[in-house]
Amino acid sequence: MELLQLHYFKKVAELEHMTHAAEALNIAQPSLSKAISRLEEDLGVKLFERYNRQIKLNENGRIFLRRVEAVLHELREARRELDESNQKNDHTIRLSVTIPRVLPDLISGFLKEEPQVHFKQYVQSVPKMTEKLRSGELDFCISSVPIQAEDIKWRPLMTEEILLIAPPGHWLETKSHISLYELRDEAFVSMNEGYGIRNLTDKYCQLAGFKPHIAFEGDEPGVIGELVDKGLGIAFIPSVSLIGNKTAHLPVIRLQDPICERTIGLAWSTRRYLSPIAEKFQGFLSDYFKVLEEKLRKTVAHRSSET
DNA sequence: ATCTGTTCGCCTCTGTGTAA
DNA sequence: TTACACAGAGGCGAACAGAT
Repeated sequence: MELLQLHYFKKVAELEHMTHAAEALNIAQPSLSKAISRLEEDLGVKLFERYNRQIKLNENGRIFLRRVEAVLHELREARRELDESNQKNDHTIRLSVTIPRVLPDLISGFLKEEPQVHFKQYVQSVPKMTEKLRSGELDFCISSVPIQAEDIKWRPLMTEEILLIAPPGHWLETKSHISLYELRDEAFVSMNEGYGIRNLTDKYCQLAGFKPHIAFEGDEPGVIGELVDKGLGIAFIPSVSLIGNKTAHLPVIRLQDPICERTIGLAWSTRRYLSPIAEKFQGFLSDYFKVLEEKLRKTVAHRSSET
């Protein structure tokens, strides 16, 4: 069995079309047909069902494909590891985050220690993140939603409080704490459904016994504070949103019954080789978020006591 | 007529065994 | 270690069969 045959098989399995696969592989179609036949002969089983002019991957083919993908993945990782140990890589860390607000401080902090590192940041949905972690297109994801999938490890980095902001002059302005249920008749400004923070706060409201009345929803976290400021409604915000000055003048109220929190975590693929620099970044993240968690706790205590 | 997969015949290249 | 013969895989174009 040849490595080349495995590459050919993978392409045919993907496209389920001999001619298209041959074009993609830049070889003549009969060569590909023969290579697949030889592979099947070698394995002693058919990997494809032939119906008239179509070929379809059969159960044997699906089983074999899973193994072939794992083998080819291992080989790619082996090459990466060798390149790394021979200093051929450019120290790139590919990162996706659901909380971009922390990025400038986080990255500049790490670059002070490791100036040769190059970061690539991507904005992605959690399902896309999972897919890209698995394929090796991403090294890490920092997400506020646990990523649970085979071969993916998700480790909590920090837990932060979810708070309430209200327009100046709102009756909540004088409160430092409020029970969630007392907000049942309020109008909310919120992120669209599907965003982690929205799903989480909907769940908390449901636990408190009501469905929030959403007066405005959007997909731009940066404008939530401004909309609240204009009096469109109140809004749930994670503590980390207190970083920056867009909400600096707005009353901040802490929630109770239940206490609302969310956990930020780091996800990576356990099947992939982590370069020494990536491992160092992992350690840096743990320390960074430990410090940030403490800083946010103090900021929340200070801001809520101002009301 | 066109499209698609297989088979055939041929050439080239590579790996392996053997002799010098 | 080198040179040579051989087998087998990979490549191609041509031809074929069968479906649309």
